Amino acid sequence: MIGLVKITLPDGSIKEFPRGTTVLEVAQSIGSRLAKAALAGRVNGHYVDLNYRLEGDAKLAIITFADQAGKDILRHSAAHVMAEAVQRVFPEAKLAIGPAIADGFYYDFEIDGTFSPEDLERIEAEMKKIIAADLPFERLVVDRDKNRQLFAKKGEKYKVELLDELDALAPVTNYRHGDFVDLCAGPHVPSTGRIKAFKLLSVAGAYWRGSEKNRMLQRIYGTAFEKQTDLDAYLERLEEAKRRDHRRLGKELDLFSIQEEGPGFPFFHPKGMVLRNILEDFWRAVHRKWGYQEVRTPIILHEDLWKQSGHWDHYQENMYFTKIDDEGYAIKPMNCPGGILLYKRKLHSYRDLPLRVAELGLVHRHELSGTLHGLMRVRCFTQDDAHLFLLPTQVKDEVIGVLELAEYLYGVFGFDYHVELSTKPEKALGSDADWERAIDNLRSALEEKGLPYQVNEGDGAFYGPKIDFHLKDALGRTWQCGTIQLDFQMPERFDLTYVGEDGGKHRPVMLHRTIFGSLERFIAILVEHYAGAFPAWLAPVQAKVMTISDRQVPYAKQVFAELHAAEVRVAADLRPEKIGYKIRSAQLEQVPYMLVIGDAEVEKGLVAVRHRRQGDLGQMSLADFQARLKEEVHKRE
RNA sequence: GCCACCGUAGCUCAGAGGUAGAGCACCUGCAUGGUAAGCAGGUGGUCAUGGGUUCGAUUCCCAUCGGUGGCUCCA
Repeated sequence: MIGLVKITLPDGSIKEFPRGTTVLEVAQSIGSRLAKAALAGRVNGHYVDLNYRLEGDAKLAIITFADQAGKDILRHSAAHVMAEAVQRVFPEAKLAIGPAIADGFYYDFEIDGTFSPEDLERIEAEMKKIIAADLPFERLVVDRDKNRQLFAKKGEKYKVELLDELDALAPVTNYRHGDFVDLCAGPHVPSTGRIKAFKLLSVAGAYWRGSEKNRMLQRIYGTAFEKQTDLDAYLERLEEAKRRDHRRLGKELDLFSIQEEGPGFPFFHPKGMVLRNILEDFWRAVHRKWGYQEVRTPIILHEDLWKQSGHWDHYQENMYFTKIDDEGYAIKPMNCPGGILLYKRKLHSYRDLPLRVAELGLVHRHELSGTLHGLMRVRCFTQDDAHLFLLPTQVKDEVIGVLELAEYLYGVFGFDYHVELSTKPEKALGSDADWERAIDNLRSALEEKGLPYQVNEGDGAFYGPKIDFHLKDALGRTWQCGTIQLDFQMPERFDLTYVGEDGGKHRPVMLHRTIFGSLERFIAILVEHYAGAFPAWLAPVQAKVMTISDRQVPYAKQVFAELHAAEVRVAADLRPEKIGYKIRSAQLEQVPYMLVIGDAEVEKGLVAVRHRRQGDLGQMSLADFQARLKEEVHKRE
């Protein structure tokens, strides 16, 4: 029927409206509360403004702040408001880009000098004025050439550059609120007044287009919410994340430290070493079960090896070098060349493959000083590496095997992760055809496992493409941990062979992989994941014996000795302090169990058990306590 | 490496152009107390390092080193 359009809503219902009805009007017809909450619409998968007119049959969703898209739209609108505020305070500031990001937004500016914290306050004050004025956001379809002239006249060189790169066929749009116009695809919230709660968070330098060859711009980060209470909750969440920060907990729990004398070279304290050794023992047991052998290769090897491997040409700026008897040596940044020398020590039959060789290998890499970050990013770390030497026909199954091993190991710790597939970088060894073949191998393994993944173009290692596992820290930043790298290059460069069924020499395929990634980074993630309260199987101290008064010290020593002999990680607090004081201090150390001993326990030959979360569990025999702990450790809870 | 900010006791932080303070921790004494801080006293700092300005700097300026948040990079 002419004059009416059929609109399909997300619940599947279909309603008819006069042609030209706006998204907002549809929202109003559904309900006044929805109309009030509406920020934008999604029409046939495209996001549009609320005043978008529906000219044909369409699928429509009303977008509110509850949707991620709604958050993005509100925050992107806040970025526009901030850009105007910046130009009011700094008329000479040039605009670059200002997108919404995970929990907020940023905008990049070119200015002479930098923004100070006081500048941020002035900018916030201007933003409040713009928001109070409740200026409507207006979408303007403009002529490409005229628009180019407009921005060129204003000296907005970054906008001109962006404009020149837009799809030549797509319409060009600007968005305006008040006197401020920005090149933008939109959509936006209806008016500036919708940005009820916002805060500017920090200033940082950022290269134009992310390339260090370009000029460094000034980036202001901020965030915006629909309600002040949500903003407050978000800021509180940031504070909570700071309390979980592994650098803070590492210090408080006395796990590790980084000293001025060794930037990026961590020290592990006794308690940190307990944790680390448990992880290594566990890792070894799992790898034995999964058919791996273990080796160890030297940290320093002759530079000729690194020339042959390609690291000399492709990785030199990350490597440390030394001289021994006037010969040049390198400190290994990766374990593979050493592993390859071991492979070459003897002939291999096709019957021996797949060969899975693991190594907890200490590598040193010169990372840029500005990137160092607690245990997450260091300059020496132990990779839980392994090299798999394979028949070409074994590649997919072995990749799947590693994917399953990763799934199992991360599952033990309850980690969430996402997977990325990285393709050929600019600096790469080997032909495009080899790379295509390698990428296909990885992709088909991922698809056979049904693992969702995103593609990271150009981010592979120089010798091959890779699958990466990314885990989240307390602040939601992701860190690459596990990696699976397919390598057709090293076997070629080192002339690796196996003897085939036909008695001839053939080329194996090599798979490099880690699961933890590095012990250091993995421990950092663990600390943040558990907020320092390690489950009993990982806790550096599992139980702490504490006395009510000095009378119980001899008995407490017996309890301690018995647990110690049973290989429980036990400590004792026999100080002449009140029990509340000792408990508090054990709680702060996140010790899972406190064994309180007073006269009553001595008399009956029991211990009073307190759990760090469940509190007082009452008296029990030491044997019962041990059984309980053993069970908990066994289940890895 | 680049941009911004920061660097005072073991930790968390105050402070001021005239050569330093709190709380916790640690030590000592009193108290022997039953499930998250008992009381009192005490030890402890070349105020990151090196220059400069100044009669005088830890405080102001510069540089270096280290840290934090980003950018680039990466396990």
